[in-house]
Amino acid sequence: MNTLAEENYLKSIYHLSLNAENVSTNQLAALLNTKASSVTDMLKKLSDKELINYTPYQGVTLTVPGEKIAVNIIRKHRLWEYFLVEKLNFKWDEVHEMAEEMEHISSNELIDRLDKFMGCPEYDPHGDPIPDSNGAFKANDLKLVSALVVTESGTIWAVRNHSPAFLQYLEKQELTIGKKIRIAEIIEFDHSVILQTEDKKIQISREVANNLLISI
Amino acid sequence: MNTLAEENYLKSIYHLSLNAENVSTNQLAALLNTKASSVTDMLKKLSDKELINYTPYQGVTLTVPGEKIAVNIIRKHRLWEYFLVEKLNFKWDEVHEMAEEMEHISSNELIDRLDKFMGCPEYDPHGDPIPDSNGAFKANDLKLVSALVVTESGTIWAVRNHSPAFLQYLEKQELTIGKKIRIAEIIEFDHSVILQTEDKKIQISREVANNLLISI
DNA sequence: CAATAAATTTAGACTTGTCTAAATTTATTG
DNA sequence: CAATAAATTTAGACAAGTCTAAATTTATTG
Repeated sequence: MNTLAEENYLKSIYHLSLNAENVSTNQLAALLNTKASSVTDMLKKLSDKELINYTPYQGVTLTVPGEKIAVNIIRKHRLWEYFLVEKLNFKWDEVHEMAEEMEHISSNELIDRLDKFMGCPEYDPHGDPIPDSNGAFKANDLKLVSALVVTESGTIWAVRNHSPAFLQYLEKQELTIGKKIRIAEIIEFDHSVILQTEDKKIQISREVANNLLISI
Repeated sequence: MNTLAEENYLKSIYHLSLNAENVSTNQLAALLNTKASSVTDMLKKLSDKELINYTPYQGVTLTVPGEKIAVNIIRKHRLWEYFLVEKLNFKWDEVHEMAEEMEHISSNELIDRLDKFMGCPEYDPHGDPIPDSNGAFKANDLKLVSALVVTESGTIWAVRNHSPAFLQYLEKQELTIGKKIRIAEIIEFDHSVILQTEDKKIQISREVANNLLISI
């Protein structure tokens, strides 16, 4: 088994890999709230264990075994989030920190039974897909609201930022998962976006648009 | 917050305190599967934090704050065991190790909601009482089968040993929680006990009798 | 393309929790 | 009650994971 720190590094490398081929030391340091030198130390250990491909100064990628571990942790994280929201009635902005701890409970048998107990959900409370026990993700083709043009429309499906502040803001604006929206206008000056929902118009900043994903 | 190691020491001190006023270094070392010198080191740290009363060579007791932490961990352990058995259909001999990890999930809000979700159970799958969120235990007056005399009877209520081997043995002998028994005979030679159940007699060793608790 | 800036790694140190071996204290017993 | 045994603590070391400061490599740019 791997240590808690190792698991967190693998998970972070996985997440950063979605946006960039190679993950850099500084990116990891920023995400993990640690120092670049600490990251370097850990990268050597993970490389020795053959969980990552690491070339000094060139960043890292996950090996197949490394990715498997990372996806398994993400599966656990998302299933526990689903449990906390659907069974224990937490709100979607309250569950991230708890799931950060729970994702490290080691038993896979436990997580598979939890999965069945909840009816094998496909998406977590933030709209992220839950990988199955083989690590397979349901394919879903989402687009960032910030990448749309006027008149395009779709359904809010997921968020890219899980901070309570962001989620509470969305909740207040009634921009929660499942809501149908259409791009009414894009402000040229600051790239703010005006969304048309069923009953009203809502203006959101570029920052917000850049963290909202819709299914077309 | 306290570290995982600290929590495990406090929990162990609590458990050992039930059988002896002062808990010794060696008792702790045996229970925690570590060396006496390591225990001494940790006792100093816990003493500095005023979670235990420690006098070198004299053993330790928990302070009020220390006991509070210990009981809270035990509450978490037992609620998670209940969850694993009642919701995820694990058997009573399968849940101890998982609960050992889960008891360290920090959120008390989570555990209180889990408690309500399950209907505030009073006993865990091994018959141990689950303390409430204030740390109060339901009083229950149990007796060891090994302490009974012939003709005494009662209901199997709890076990003092949680090892899979012991629990599986009990399962096989149909000596599970709720079963009514009467002491039919005590063999003088080795203190084996012959139990009369509704439909048959079962002979158990002194060792087994010493780990079975009944309610009279 | 040389000089500077940015990113990364190395060196050396610290904390937590553990260990072995030696020293010390307490308990036991002839 | 002195001698031995048992329990406990101290001393010194080690692995994991982190840090600061210095050195090195890579990237940028005038």
